[in-house]
Amino acid sequence: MKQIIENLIRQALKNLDIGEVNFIVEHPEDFKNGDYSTNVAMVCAKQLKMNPKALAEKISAEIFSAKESQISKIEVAGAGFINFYLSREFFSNSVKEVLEKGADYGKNNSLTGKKVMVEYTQPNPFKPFHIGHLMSNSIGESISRIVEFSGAKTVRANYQGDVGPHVAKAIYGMYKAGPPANESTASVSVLAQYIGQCYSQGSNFYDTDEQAKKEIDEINKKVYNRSDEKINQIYDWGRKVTLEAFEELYKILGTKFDYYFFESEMAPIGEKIVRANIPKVFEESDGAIVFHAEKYNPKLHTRVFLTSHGIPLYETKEIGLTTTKFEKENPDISIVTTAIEQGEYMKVVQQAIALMHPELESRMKHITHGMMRLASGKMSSRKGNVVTGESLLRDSMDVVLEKIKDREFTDEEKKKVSESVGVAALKYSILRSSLGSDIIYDFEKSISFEGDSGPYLQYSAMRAKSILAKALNHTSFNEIPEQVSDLEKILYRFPEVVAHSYAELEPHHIATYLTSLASSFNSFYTNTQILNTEDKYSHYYVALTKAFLSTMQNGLWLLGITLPERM
RNA sequence: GCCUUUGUAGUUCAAUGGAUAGAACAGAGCUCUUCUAAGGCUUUGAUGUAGGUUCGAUUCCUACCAAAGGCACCA
Repeated sequence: MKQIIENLIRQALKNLDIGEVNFIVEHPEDFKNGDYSTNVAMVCAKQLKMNPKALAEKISAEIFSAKESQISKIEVAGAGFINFYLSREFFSNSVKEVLEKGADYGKNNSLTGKKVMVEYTQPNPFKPFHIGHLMSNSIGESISRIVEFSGAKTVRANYQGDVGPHVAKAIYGMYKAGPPANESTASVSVLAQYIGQCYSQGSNFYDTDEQAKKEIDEINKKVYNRSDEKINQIYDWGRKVTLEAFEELYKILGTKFDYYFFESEMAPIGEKIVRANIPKVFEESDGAIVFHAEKYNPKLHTRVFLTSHGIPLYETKEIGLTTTKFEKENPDISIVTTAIEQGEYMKVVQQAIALMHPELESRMKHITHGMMRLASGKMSSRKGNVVTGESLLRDSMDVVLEKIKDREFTDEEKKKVSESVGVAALKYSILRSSLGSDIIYDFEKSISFEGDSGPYLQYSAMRAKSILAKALNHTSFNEIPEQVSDLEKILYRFPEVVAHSYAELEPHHIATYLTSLASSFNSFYTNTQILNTEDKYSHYYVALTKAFLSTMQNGLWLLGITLPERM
């Protein structure tokens, strides 16, 4: 529709002998200013030195003569806006379209035939799954799905640090703490928690105890060259347990990865590449191998790739990783999602890669998100532990469980509902804001589940669902009310929102849209008795409800949120 | 010091250079003998500061102030 209007405007300009101009067509904030509006007259008026309002009248008259039945009214308003009002026919057709397309409604083919690899989550074995991982996972999963809706084949990748000082610290901590209680019966989640605590203790020792520091450095070397049988055993066990615990979380979160990359595998690959590019790209400095990125871009800085002892650093592993990705899958676009802390160094790494492979430069995209901070400085979870991503998730699910404890659901149903709603609450609070800034997470607010929240979206979909369950014989509609509802005026915009979200790689546009969609449905729901056999429009209302539910489901899917059976 | 990101109601967030800056929460007041009140309706309240570009700036530019992150062997 937007394109139809743009074409109408271009044709009108041509007829009036006005040259090419950059105008925009957008949705006015307020429905009373029409469904679409354009600033074309104001832009042209500047170039032609004419009164914008008079010009707007001229252009709109020209457009009006060529308009089609989908547009009912064209009006000049304000400083020279031309507002388009769509016809009743357009809206009822769009409801039909939503119903016909079903799960495909909102898709576009801007990336058809392309392959996009998205890397996200990146937790480290032996360390807890913290809040940053939760953010990266929610964002990366949503980006993956938005890309998929744009027609691309999505390849999901995870990158995990299975070697390095943090592993040695955890192993040292495990030596000190002794084996976990009930090792044979405890769940992987509990065992992973034990390992996480050992890591944090080992880390404390490392910072405060000289002797421990030496021992940990020693363990680190032994982990690398696998020279100590005892350490190998602990390492293999710990790696397996934490990875399994992560996998449990991915299942709850709704992520299924196609690739798991490990730092231990990427290090040698990266090291080989770095060494092969001395001195073309990398140089020696104080015994270390560094890259002087500021030579190519004054805003970048020098970073060390190999230490003076010849040990590959994160930068080198990243080079190995990127190269491997392109070798294995050769994606058209490679997207990496990480926290903002990685932003600067990633630019340096990409600059180095661009020197070696100029053709890859435009295909690498790095999305950074802010950090999640907890409101009111509460750093311990409801059970008194340090707040991790996992504890946040489980607390959120517990709150839902508490809320539905009096419902007549079976225990199995309650568990499912609490997972779905708990995850929705958390994901929505991450995905509702744009990626740049830090997120202040207020646990109490996010679990109130009112207003601007994931459960609000689920709840309104639930209401639609329960109506539809009772409306089996409403299959088609003949009578259509003359008055167009706000719900219809929002419904048809979904595909535009998806496209916009992809263009900016910003999932929050979807979240914002769904909230206004849900809000207009809830108003409609309150003001209209949908199932009323006396009302000749009832069939249309049911169709509208169906279209709403279908759109909401597609939108929630894009956010990585599921719909529970009941709530 | 240099670089990056971010400053919008009391709070948490929106707003491809456009119209009266939208929501939600909190505050004040309504609303279930009707399809799920985790809902709906009414109401109070905001663009860090100072300049500049523009018919028009929350948005672009400059300076300043404030917050977060990065800047040589952590990831």
